[in-house]
Amino acid sequence: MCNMPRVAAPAVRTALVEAAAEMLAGRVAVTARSLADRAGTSTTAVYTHFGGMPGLWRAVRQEGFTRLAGRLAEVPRTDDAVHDLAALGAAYVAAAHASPFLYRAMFDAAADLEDPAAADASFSRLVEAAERARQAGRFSADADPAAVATRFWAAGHGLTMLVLTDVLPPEASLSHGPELAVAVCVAAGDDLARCRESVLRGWAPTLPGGPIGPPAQG
Amino acid sequence: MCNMPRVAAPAVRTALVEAAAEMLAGRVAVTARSLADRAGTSTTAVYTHFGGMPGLWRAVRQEGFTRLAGRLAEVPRTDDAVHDLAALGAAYVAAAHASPFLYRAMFDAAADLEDPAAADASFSRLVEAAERARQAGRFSADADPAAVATRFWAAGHGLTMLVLTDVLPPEASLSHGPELAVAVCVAAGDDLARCRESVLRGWAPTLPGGPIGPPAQG
DNA sequence: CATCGTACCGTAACAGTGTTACATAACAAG
DNA sequence: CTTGTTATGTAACACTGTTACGGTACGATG
Repeated sequence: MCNMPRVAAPAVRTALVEAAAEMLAGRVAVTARSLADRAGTSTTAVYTHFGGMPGLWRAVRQEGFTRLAGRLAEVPRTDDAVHDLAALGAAYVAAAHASPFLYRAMFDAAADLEDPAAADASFSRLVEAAERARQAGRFSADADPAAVATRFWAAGHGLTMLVLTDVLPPEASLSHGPELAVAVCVAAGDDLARCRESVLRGWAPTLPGGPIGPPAQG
Repeated sequence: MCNMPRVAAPAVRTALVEAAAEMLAGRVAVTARSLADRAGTSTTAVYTHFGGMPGLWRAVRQEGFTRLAGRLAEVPRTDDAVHDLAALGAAYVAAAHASPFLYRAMFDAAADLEDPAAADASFSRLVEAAERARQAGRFSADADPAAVATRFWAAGHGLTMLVLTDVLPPEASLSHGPELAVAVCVAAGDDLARCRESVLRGWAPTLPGGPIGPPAQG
């Protein structure tokens, strides 16, 4: 008797999340029906796999944070921790600008994730870089790495959100991002001139007009 | 012949905006029907006065920025421009925490306002304070007041948004707000010790556990 | 004061949304 | 193959924003 039921096909789940991310990137409204059409299934699949549209959005946010964590994981660790901190900030801003609608959806309810591991991993990379900067003597001994990372993140998030909502022009990310990074790091104890040099090198791969400006959306 | 029509009653318009703000504060969903019920009219009024729900949201955002400008206008100008800048930041954060849902609605599409004067006025107060700090020798001569004000705002906005979306705990506003203010002002050229003193005095009215924590919502 | 024209306002309908009951089909176990 | 369990598709539900239609209040005109 005790038969195991038909196994849930995980392909449908990933197809739905992928379709949602694509539609988000294409500025097309993500409704249950249009999503089901694009994913090649029916609206019921949304309920069997996510329990409803809110559950789908949670999965989309989760996917967004996972992708972000992947981007940040690619940023290498060097001897200059302040450079690394700036490079992480640049990669963060670049990821947000590469998928602006996904980024906005992520922070619509960022606190509501079923698995915060990806978000924690991203933040931990900031904390780790701040900790290394402290141990290297760049930051003052009583500078709490978690606090510095939080301020670094808050400043970058605010600048990013103001740009993505068209309150500030796109250039603002490049003109104010490094300056804010320098401000937070110098406040943490770093030497101004040395900090400037590290931060500018950390932002360098992004600066040449890199992956920020283009019309790639999502 | 050429008769002037019945004059549009502005009372209905304000009643609708007020009702929307109240419902936003009460965490109750703002739909065309529930809004009309609460305002004592019908859904049609939304279309005659705002052209539709998006128009209503624009009016609500406009009202939010007007209230914010009023709050900032109450912040006095003193001899210490850095103190004033910090006080403006504290008032800004306090206003956001006093009406969190209104603040989030404001920045859902902050760039889409029919009259940006209120938003410009708020930002101009920051620029003016930065300009006075520069003229007083607190900021370096080549520090662009508008750029400093933008960074100040971006940092405060990011911190505020992360708190309002429950990503950071409520205490984060008080623990990181002043620190970010100091970071931006010192980066603009101010002396660290002097800046700390000015900023802490500027935040003082908010610090005692003031209007940040309470359950007043909106 | 009577009249008229304007445009606000309320009712009822429309299209579209998320959601769910039901029947069907697909799969794993005995 | 039979059986039990569950994913799926269809069609309906309640709700949303929106709009056509009459009724009505209002101000200007004669």
